[in-house]
Amino acid sequence: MNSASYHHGNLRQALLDAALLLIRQRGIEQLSLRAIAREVGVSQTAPYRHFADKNRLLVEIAIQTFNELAQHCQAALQADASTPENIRLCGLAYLHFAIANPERYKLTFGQSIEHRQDYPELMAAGMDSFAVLLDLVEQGIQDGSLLALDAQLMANTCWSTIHGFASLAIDGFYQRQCLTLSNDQLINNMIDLATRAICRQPPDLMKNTDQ
Amino acid sequence: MNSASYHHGNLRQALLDAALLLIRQRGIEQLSLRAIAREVGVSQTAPYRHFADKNRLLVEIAIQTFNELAQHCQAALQADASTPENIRLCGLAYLHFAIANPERYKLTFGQSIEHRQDYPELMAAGMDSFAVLLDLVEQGIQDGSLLALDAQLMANTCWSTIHGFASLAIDGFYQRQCLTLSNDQLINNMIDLATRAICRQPPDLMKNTDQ
DNA sequence: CAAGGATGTGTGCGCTGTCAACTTAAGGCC
DNA sequence: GGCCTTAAGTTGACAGCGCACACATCCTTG
Repeated sequence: MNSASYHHGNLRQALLDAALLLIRQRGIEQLSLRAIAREVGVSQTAPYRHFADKNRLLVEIAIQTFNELAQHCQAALQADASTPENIRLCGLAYLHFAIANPERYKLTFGQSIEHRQDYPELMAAGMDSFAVLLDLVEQGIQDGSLLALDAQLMANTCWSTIHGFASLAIDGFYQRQCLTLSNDQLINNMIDLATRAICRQPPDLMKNTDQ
Repeated sequence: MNSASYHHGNLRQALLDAALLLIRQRGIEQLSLRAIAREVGVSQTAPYRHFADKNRLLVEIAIQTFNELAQHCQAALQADASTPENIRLCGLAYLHFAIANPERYKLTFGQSIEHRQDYPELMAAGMDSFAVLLDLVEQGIQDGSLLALDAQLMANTCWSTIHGFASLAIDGFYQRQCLTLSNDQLINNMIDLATRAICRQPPDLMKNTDQ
């Protein structure tokens, strides 16, 4: 492979990598297709050989992010832990990932991607990562640790809480506090509350729960 | 006032109104300052007499939206209802507003506004609308209907759940279902679960809660 | 070794946010 | 009433953007 070849060799992945780099550096809002091409060192229209349009490139990154997120959450589970405890671990891992990769998280869940419904692979990747939580909830229903309600309902509630917190934190609604994971205590407490919503026998929370 | 006057008279508000109209019609992503000016019938730079830049105009809309949202939630409360019931009503009103005004909600909470931390009035408006919920939670702690935990923690948890659900629903993660309020039942159940997280004596949920 | 598809380039269009310089209208002061 | 400051709106321009089109170059396969 001659280094200054006309053909790049692996432009598709190089573009994705460059996009991730620029997103991390300057945020999604500032991301332009031309800047990505510039970063890689190709002409501004070269990306169109590999992605139908800018949106399609973002979709690709979102899919990868969904997969990584699911993997990250799955890896946090422990075989010998109770189901509620595993739900807690899953939520914690989710928040860690979101806060460690705020720009990617915003890209994946935010408005940067247009007409996300039109991309079945993207929706499927989202469902797949949601399935990690859904499986846990179904397991909890069966082993009796969770309420005997609709699994989708309970999983969605948990997901909403975690996603809502991640979004609010990332978008700066909690200013400085919470965004650093040094403040793990608050995140832990919130996740405890979230799981309390669906547990059959809610755990004692802190000292004064009195129930 | 001659009708075809050089000076508009109330251009500032006219621009805000036009912006809301265009947002409702074509979404935030498509909103351009020039289109707003075109809609009002002034030159493309006229808005700069009233707003420092596009971002500042969006901030203004977000502030108004925060205020309306808070007002909407406040109006849903009932003097003779229990605190948990009022929290439920508040969350319900919040979701109604969000789903009825998806584009404005996205604008207010999403990434369209850059550097929101740099606008103290915006942050204050956000805090003010959050205060509606926070007050309820503090009241619930005092009257003993809620857990004796940190009020900020519990209010944040509730807010995260509701905001998370609104975001996911608006961004299409639940596809058709849920987005129509004809499906009130699901929203109601979710809010019940969310309040269960912080209630001292969680209410019976549906038939099979068995506790 | 020729052909042809895949991959990358160059140029250009219409759109955007924003700026500087200009024009117009309105209101206060003598 | 005439003048002058100032707020409000206009004109024209610039750089950057996504994208479409025609063209150049290379690799592969027969």
